[in-house]
Amino acid sequence: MESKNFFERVYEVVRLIPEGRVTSYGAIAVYLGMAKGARMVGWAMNASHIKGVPAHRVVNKKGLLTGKHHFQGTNLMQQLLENEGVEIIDNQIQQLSECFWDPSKELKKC
DNA sequence: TGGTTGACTAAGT
DNA sequence: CACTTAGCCAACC
Repeated sequence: MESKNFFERVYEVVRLIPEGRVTSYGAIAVYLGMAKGARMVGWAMNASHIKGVPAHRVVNKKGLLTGKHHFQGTNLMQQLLENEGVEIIDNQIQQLSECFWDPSKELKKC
């Protein structure tokens, strides 16, 4: 399981994000054992669209859609999240505290 | 082999 | 409150 590459692990965690929920690059990094590797997570997302990973559910710690420019269109990322019931204003998630999904807490068991 | 990069984060100015 | 600096680590050239 841990024999996979770093990218594969990131994709696996992102795929586990439920609809209508979001997480941060840092949270994924911590879950992967790299608390300071948030940038690696974001960087891995560059190829995430090729893997079919819902990268739109991954935002920065402030709930800001920093990676929206990497999606097709101008606000595809925002529309995808809004379609899942997440309210976004000015590229920022409003109910971040309610929608936030921390893999370290949700997946810590087992 | 080694320097650059990057969808981050925290702290400083 | 907005911008800058620094730390971080794996992949890329």
